[in-house]
Amino acid sequence: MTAKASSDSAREIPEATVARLPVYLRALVTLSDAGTETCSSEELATAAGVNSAKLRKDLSYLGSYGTRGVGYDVDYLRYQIAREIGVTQDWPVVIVGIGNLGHALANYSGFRSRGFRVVALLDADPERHQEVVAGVDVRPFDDLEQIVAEQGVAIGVIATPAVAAQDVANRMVAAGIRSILNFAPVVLAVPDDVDVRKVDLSIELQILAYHEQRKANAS
Amino acid sequence: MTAKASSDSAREIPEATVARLPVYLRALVTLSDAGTETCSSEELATAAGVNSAKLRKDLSYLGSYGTRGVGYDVDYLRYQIAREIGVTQDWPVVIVGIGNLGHALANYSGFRSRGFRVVALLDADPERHQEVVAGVDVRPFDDLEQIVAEQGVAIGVIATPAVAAQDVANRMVAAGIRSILNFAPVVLAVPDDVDVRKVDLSIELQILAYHEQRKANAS
DNA sequence: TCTGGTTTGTTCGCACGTTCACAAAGTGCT
DNA sequence: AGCACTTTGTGAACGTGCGAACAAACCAGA
Ligand SMILES: NC(=O)c1ccc[n+]([C@@H]2O[C@H](COP(=O)([O-])OP(=O)(O)OC[C@H]3O[C@@H](n4cnc5c(N)ncnc54)[C@H](O)[C@@H]3O)[C@@H](O)[C@H]2O)c1
Ligand SMILES: NC(=O)c1ccc[n+]([C@@H]2O[C@H](COP(=O)([O-])OP(=O)(O)OC[C@H]3O[C@@H](n4cnc5c(N)ncnc54)[C@H](O)[C@@H]3O)[C@@H](O)[C@H]2O)c1
Repeated sequence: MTAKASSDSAREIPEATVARLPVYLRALVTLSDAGTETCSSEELATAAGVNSAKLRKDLSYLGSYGTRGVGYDVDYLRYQIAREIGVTQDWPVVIVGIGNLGHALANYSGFRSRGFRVVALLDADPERHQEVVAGVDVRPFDDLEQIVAEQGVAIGVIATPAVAAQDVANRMVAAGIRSILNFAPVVLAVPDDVDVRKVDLSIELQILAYHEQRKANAS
Repeated sequence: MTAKASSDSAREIPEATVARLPVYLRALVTLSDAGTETCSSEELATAAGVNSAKLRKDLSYLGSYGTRGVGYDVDYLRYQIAREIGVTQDWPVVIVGIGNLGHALANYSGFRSRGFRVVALLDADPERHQEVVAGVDVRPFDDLEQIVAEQGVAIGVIATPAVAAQDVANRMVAAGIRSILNFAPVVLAVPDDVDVRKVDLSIELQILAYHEQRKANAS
């Protein structure tokens, strides 16, 4: 097999588009739940909060799934996007660090319906190992390798304190995890073939603060 | 006062740079805590996980705070960035929706040290109003306007279910809040002068899933 | 079948962001 | 003072992303 076209969806999708596909998917689910069968790029764009030209260009990377003069079939497009993202089946996920944030994540029911299944909750603190959160029991962090191997876990979530995050990431990578969602406020060093996405709430607030300060100064 | 130069820091800073300034600030705080007095752009860039040329260009928008042949004074640069972002004083923040996620946010001590003070926790559910979280008592959502006015709140956090989020946003805007951090998986419609930043954990996981699927297909 | 109206898919120009590469500007040693 | 060395700040090339605009494609009705 050469470098290109490993399957029917081997086109290169721009990163900016990839980041918006889940938004479109969410909008389509909402439309579908409301009983809408068809929608135009204009409607979907409004629901997703983007420009309609941008939406059409994004969708064009997946293929030509619309009908000119009509629009898009909601359920059909929804399936195509879900397939492209890879959430037609569930991905097993482990969460490490079951403190304040870890509890909230474990209790969140929204992951399930969006393509993810929390298969394990891990914590280094033995006192946590008594707990059961959302039907899943908290297990020792050292069980990581075994769980990853047994369940085929590819995605790990880090919700430990910042000082522990790099160690946890190292263990995850060694165990075979190649995608990490990191909530700890540190920059993780990982091999090139591992994807890390970070969510830093303080940074989000600081960006808001910057613009707020600008508004206040523009008096 | 004309359109430009309202103070000494009226240069236009690119949005991409604004989003990185908090990362640099965090790295500088870490370096400072470790006792480092001076650092080169290379060191700081490594700590922040970016290219050193990008770092230098970003910093050049703030002014010329380095010394050629030497590098940057950690504490001085740290102060300059904090001032530019606007976190030399604390911003009062309200959190609406004290469920799983709201509790975690309220309990998070990291906001305080990064320029934010949670002044109120609001929830529509009367049963929540018995609670005190992290020393702050949960109050009725209808107290919003009063609290915003009294405390001068400029930033609001939405951690309610998706269906309630737009209503909460409307009330926040009407109360005078112009910066919103939204955790609910919906696109909020707000006036142009209001900033909304969204944090959607399912979207982050789906982006990881997309790349993970790609890796698996590239066998 | 033809015509008018609607909406997609795509081309093109522009703006923004990133990285390279280097002159300018500093330090420290002789 | 002069020289070798280090590191910043920035100009310029390059790549990516965005949005306007429009031809191509489709539907409906006569
Ligand atoms: N709580 C929030 O709302 C919030 C907001 C922004 C950022 N964060 C970040 O998220 C992370 C978690 O925050 P939190 O409030 O839940 O903290 P927490 O202290 O409540 O929980 C951390 C958990 O991680 C566990 N842990 C520590 N070291 C570990 C290790 N090496 N391996 C496995 N588990 C380990 C601890 O036992 C604890 O249960 C922190 O990095 C924090 O900065 C949290
Ligand atoms: N928990 C998570 O880890 C997580 C992850 C991703 C996204 N989210 C999103 O964050 C939001 C909150 O999640 P959660 O798990 O904390 O939900 P939750 O149901 O535990 O809490 C929601 C809280 O909001 C309150 N509320 C409802 N309507 C309100 C209104 N109109 N005004 C004020 N308060 C109101 C409820 O009383 C409840 O206390 C949801 O939109 C969810 O999709 C949560």
